[in-house]
Parts: sequence; structure tokens; C-alpha cells
Amino acid sequence: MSNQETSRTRHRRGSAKPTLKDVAEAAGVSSITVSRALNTPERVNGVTRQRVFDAVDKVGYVPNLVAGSLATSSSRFIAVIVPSLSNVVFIEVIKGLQETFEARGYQMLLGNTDYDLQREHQLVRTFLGWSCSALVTAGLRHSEACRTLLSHWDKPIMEVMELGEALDLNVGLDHHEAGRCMARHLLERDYRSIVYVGACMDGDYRADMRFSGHRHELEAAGLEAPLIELDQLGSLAAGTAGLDRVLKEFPDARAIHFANDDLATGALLHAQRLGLRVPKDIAIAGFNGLPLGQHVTPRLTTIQSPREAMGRRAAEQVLRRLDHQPVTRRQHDVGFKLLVGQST
Amino acid sequence: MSNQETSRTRHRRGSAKPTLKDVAEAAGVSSITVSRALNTPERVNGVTRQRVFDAVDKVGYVPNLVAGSLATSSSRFIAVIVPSLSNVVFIEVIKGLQETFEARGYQMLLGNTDYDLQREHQLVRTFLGWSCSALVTAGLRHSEACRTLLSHWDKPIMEVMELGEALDLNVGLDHHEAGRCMARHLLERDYRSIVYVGACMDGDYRADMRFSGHRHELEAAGLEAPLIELDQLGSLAAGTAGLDRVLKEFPDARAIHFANDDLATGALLHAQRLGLRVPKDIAIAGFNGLPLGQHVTPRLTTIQSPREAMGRRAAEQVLRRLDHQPVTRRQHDVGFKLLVGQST
DNA sequence: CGCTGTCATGTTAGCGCTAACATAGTTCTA
DNA sequence: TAGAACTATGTTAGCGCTAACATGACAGCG
Repeated sequence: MSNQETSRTRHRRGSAKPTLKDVAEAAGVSSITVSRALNTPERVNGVTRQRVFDAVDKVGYVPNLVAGSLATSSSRFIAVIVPSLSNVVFIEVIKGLQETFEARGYQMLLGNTDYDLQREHQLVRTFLGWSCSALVTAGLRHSEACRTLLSHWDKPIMEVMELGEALDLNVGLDHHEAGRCMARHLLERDYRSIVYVGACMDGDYRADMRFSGHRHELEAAGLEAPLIELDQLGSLAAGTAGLDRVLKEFPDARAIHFANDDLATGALLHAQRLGLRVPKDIAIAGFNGLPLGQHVTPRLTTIQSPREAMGRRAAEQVLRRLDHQPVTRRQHDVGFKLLVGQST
Repeated sequence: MSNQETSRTRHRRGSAKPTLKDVAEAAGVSSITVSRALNTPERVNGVTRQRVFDAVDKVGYVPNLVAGSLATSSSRFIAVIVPSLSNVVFIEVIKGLQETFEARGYQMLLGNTDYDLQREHQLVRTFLGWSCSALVTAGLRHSEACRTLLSHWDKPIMEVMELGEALDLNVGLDHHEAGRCMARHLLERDYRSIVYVGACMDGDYRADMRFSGHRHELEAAGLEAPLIELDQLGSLAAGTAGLDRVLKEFPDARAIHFANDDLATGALLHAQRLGLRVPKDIAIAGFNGLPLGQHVTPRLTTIQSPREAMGRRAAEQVLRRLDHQPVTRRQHDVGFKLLVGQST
């Protein structure tokens, strides 16, 4: 059979939704003019532009962004990869990112690794497949394969949370230093028997970085730095368990440096139930500066981490890159602040 | 000039990344075979399949999902629209959705309306443009334009949080009934002067639905149902302010029914700072059953809403639809549970 | 008046992938 | 043993959009 015959009956696929062409016909222009009227309106005559807009409304046109992305080989997606959605910390960073990106017309693609680097690699592959404009990932640790994949990628990469040897851009704070800072505070208050309590620190390795700062400071003062690692994620309930373990395993402990505020507040509330006086019987410190810890009595001593601001700052840096503005520094330290409450 | 001449120099666009064709050449097959080996491996001979996989690794191929979506006119995206990322409630619903969808290879596209229906419409337009497989939105309230847009859409639509007149699928709980339930509890405990305190209830209209249930129950008992509406979003700090206003504006109040646990816990902690005994001087009740309220002393009386479960349930229903399984019921009530603590 | 520049719009050729149809080769069936 | 049925692979034609180049109309200039 001839070509004419075979081509006759080949079925259309796709949906029946109106396309650029339909709008173009309704407006009596070519489809490229419609495309221009929608994407670069200043390049189209005012009268024509209005005709196009009317036609868009008339036919109920919704742009097919998938087709647009294929043609330009770039989407207005920003991939964001975090290790957990159960932790407010990441949620707030996401919030900062999301607001800043959304205001500039970028759509966030959110992925959750559950602290699994294989999962991260998988997500990165998927996201690259979506021609994202940039990628934001929480933390500097990646699998080797993931690192290779990213190093061949030519779009901005932003690593947030901690500072260090980054692939491209980096916004965060020095967790080692934060751990030292709190340890120093406790030493200044004359606590000598101090236990550090973390939760799942192989996943939440930043808690481990803080512990390492804490340990350095204690060892410099000639003290031991005992560690208790809980095998559940940080939560109020885990804090309760953490306090119980300290009381049992280190009955002489005078202060507890918790890896985060959830743990610390859980312990503080539990201490009250047990009739322990904080800080007289036991001092308690946290990390993050969550509202929670600032509303209990005694107010929690903690370190304020600027989470939303970190997200915003990271997004701004990425946007600068996407706007081809010069990036002076690849690394930004957002810092932290010791909040001294009454719990130490 | 002839056609040959013009076609000679037209530049390639797109990125230099390897494509299906490159893999096909490396494997010595046609590109459709590569496509099949990756998408429907069972339709390709085992030996060929392995050759393809090897070629994929060799050339470092990452599938272009944008092109795939255009060809199939469907992406494995699920659009999820929530009014806020500052509220744990939505975060937990998102978590339930995300886990369930991700396990089945769907990618969540998250949008935040900031309680603005115009913004929601805008997001829906964008998401439809991405050929999403389904759309999940928090709540049943939409702008007229948005409703029209969605009614012409042929993919599953899931509305979560509350129950009612839905566009398609609906998973949630009865907020009116939840408000009544708590009011009934307070009446049973012989509180007669009860104030309801909400925050931004025009945005968080579900809090208003609970208030309406609360009011019905109180009025049925021949009581007034005074309302205080705070103009800040629910938070511990707002709860502090809420308690202050109640004490000032309704000095005779014996119980406060807060619209959520953040407010209630903030008030409870503030009451302790003020030296008020809870529930002796003032009873406090919340809504949501957040861990926070269950860790303070006295434990908060509240209503447990199954947030993650709601997300999971919603995702499962959507997946059933996407799998063309019969959907027996379009509406699912996930219910709620009164948690009686010591605060009432 | 021809030249250059600018503006507004159009034509053409893909972007990278897959649905639909086509084609061999092999196995099974009556 | 013809042909039906199945398996494995290939060819072709888009999906809906936009970059790149083309065209024509008009203004400004020496």
C-alpha cells in the first residue's frame, strides 16, 4: 500500500484540549504570535495582543507547559530534596525557599529521601529528567554516583543547612561551632557533668557535627563528653525517653545538651512531671530555637537557627544565578544565636 | 535560495545530553526498543534488554521525562494544593500523601495558596498545564473560575480535610460534628460560660465550621456562645494573646474552646505563667491532638484528627482511580476522636 | 533615492519521546 | 501444511510548543 493510504487513518493521540493553534485560528494570527503574546507580550503589537488574549479566554486555553519545556529544554521547576518531612526544621527551610521561588514564577518539586542516599540519587535522576532550572538539596553528603551525576549538570546546585566543601552554591551554618557555643555556655555556668543526647545521628549527621564541637570544648576543659544516642527520631516523646536514660545511665549528670529542641522540650516537660527542678536538679539545653521551647517555663536555653531565612537566602542566590547576575561568593554563613533561657 | 541550502546551517538547540537515540546506537537497536526496555521491560527479549541497560550505563543516559510526558500527554505528577505550609496539620496530610504516592512512582507537585482562592485558581491552571495525573486540594472551597476549570478536567480530583459537596473524590472529617463533640464534653463537665477562640477564621473556615457546631450545642443548652477571633495565625504566641483577651473581655469565662492545639497549648502554658490553675480556674480545650498538647501538664483535652491517615487514605483512593479500579464510594469519613486530658 | 535599522509577524524545523501501525520470524493448531 | 497467533523489533508520525531564520512594511538619513 502507498504512503498516502497508510497516513490516512493514523489516529490522533493527545487530549482534546485547545492548543496554541486553536487560539491562533480564533484570533486570526499564526501560532507563533500567540506564543509571543503570552510569553513576551512586549514583542507583539497592542491590538494584536488583545485579540490573542480574548481568543485565549474564548477557547479556554491552558498552556501546555510540558510542550513548552521540551521546546526550550528547560522548565521553571526547582528541585528541592530534603531528608525528612517530619522535622519542622526542613519544613521551615522549604517554606523560605517556596515563597521566594514562587514569587518569581518557579515551581518547587519536592523530594524526600528519608535519610537514604540511594533514594537521593534516584530523586536527582528523576529531577534532572524534568529539566529543572536548579536543584536545592539539604546537606553536603551524597552518594558517589549522585555526585558524578550532578557534576555533569550545568544548572545551579545549592546545598543548604551546613557549610563545607560544596558542589556549587552553599548556604548554611557551622554546626560544629554551634555545638561548641552551647558547650561553652554550659561550662561558663559551671556545669561539669554534661551529657549530650542525640537521636538517629547517623541520619541527622549535623547533630553529630554539633556533638563533635561540644566534645572538643569539653575535652579542652579536661572533661569527658558522654553521648547517648536514641534510636528514634527527635520528638517530645523521644526527649522523655532521653531524660530517663540519662537519669539511669548517668545519675551524676548535671546538664543535658540535647541535639534539638523537640528532645529538649520533651525532657523539660518530663522533668516537671517527675518533680525535678530545672535547672537546679538538671539543666537542659536544646538547638533550633523553636517557638515551643520559648513558651515553656522555664524557658529553654537553645541556639536559634535562622531556618526560613536560610531558605530565602538560598533561593535568592539561586535566582541571582538564573538571572545571570554575578555571584560574588559561593558560600554564605547565615550564622546562629545563643538564646539563654532559664533552663540552664 | 533552495531548501537544501537553508536547512544546511540551522542550529541544533536542546542540551548535549545523551538521548534515547544515543543509547540505541550504542546498543545496536532502534530507539523504540530502548524505550520499551526501559518502560515495559517484559516486552523485550532478555538479552536485548541487558544490552540496552549496559548501553544506558555506558552513555550515562537520563530519560527526558518532559519529552515522555508530551508524547503520552500525561506525567506522573500529582498536584497537591494546600492553603499554608506554616500549619503542621497540612504538613502531616502532605506527608501521608507524599509517602503513598512516592511509593507508587508518582511525584508530588506542591502548591501553597496562602488562603487565597485567586492564587489557587492560578496554581490549578499551572498544574493542569503540567498534565498532572491527578489533583489533590485541601478543602471544598474554590473560586467559580477554578471550579469551571476543574469540571472540564478528566483526571481524578481529590478534596481533603472536610466532608461535603465535592467535585469528585472526598476524604475528610465532619468539622461541625467535631465542634459539637467538644462543646458537649464541656457541657457534660458542667462548664456553663464557654468562650470559643479562633484565629483568622475567614481563611481557616474549618475552624468556623467547628465553631458553628459548638454554637449549636451551646444554644441547644440555652447558653450564649461568645466568639473571639484573633487576627494572627494559630500559634503558641497567638494562644497567649487569646487567653489574655478572654480574661479581659469575658472575666466570667470558665472554659475556653480553642480552634486548635497550638492556640490551646499556648494559652495553657501562659495560664501557668500567670499562676492560673487549669482546669480549676479556667478549663482549656483544643483541636487536632498534636503531640505538643499531650506532653504538657495538665494534658490537653482535644480532638484527635487523623491527619497522616487522611493523606494516605486520599492517596489510596486516587491511586485506585488511576489503576482503573472500581471506586465504590466517592466520600470517605476518616472520623475523629475525643481525647480527654486533665485540662477540662 | 537607495541604504540601513527597527518593528511586527510568519515559516520551518525541530525538542526527545512514544502510540500506532508494520514486518518478520517462530510456534501452535486444525 | 496453510494460516492463525504470538513474539520481538522496526518505521513513521506526531505530542504542542518555541528558536532560528525569513519577510515585508515603514521610518530615518545622508
